[in-house]
Amino acid sequence: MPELPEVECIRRALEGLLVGRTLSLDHIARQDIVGSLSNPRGQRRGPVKPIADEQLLHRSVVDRVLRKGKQLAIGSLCDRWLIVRLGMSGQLLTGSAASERCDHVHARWTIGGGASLAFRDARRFGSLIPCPSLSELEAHWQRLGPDALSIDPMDLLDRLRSRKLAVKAGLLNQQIVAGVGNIYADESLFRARIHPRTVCTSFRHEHAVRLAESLREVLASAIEHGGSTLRDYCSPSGITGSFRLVHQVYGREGQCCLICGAKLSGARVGGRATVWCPTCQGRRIK
DNA sequence: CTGGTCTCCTGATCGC
DNA sequence: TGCGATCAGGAGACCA
Repeated sequence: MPELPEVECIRRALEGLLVGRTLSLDHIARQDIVGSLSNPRGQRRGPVKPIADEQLLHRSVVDRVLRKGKQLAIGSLCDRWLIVRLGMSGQLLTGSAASERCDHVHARWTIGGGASLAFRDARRFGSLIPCPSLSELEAHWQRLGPDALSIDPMDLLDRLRSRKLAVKAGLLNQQIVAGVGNIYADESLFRARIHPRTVCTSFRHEHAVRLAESLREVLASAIEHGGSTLRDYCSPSGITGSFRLVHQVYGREGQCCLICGAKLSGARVGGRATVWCPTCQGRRIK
């Protein structure tokens, strides 16, 4: 379940491994994981259109690796881009991690004639999206909200306050703020001492300040720890992240709050399993 | 337009 | 030990 910190760790690793190297597409095992800008999830039913190898960076020299929210984009010198969305279980693997795993590998490249790069995704919620230029990429990413790592409190307030939904659901909406998934939504709300069911319309400036700051702290800390590994996530070289060890609420329903000792509550909010501290995160917004 | 629910997909886990 | 049921979750589809 890669969220912003995990994707940022992958981006940094890929940047070091790929920039200046030429990719050669070895094979695509499943065409249906390839999407388009107008249909990001790909052709999941019906006949699949074949994709030109060049659109998947075949014989392209990698120039940059960018990220916005949970999306990655690998850019080539000739301004061809490949957006990678990892979904639930997607991985980009390199080196021995790439060559050792064969199951669920949907696409594979060779890096500069040597090492291997593999896109692996057991649950197939992820996709690869060819993009013809940086300007098209920027237009596509414009539809996402600001990146959660650097969102401005006033911007966050503006985006949330018009919505009549639980703040937890708001954080999970990538058009409001990009990069937050279930883990970091719960963690940042806990740190900001805001109840996940707080209706966004009741937000005031101070709450947005607290939430934006908590998002930044939680996400930056997770990046430093190499991300959270629950099941599938690992870095391109196959290393798992350690942030799970410092989760304060996620996955801890029924256990004691690490701040006040109260028993952590759990319920579904915004359609997702949610955990919070009934004492630290009061029902009424403070 | 908005917000809630359904759906896709497979591996891990649980109860029997 | 084996097996079916259940759950997890990103995000588009769909509906009231």
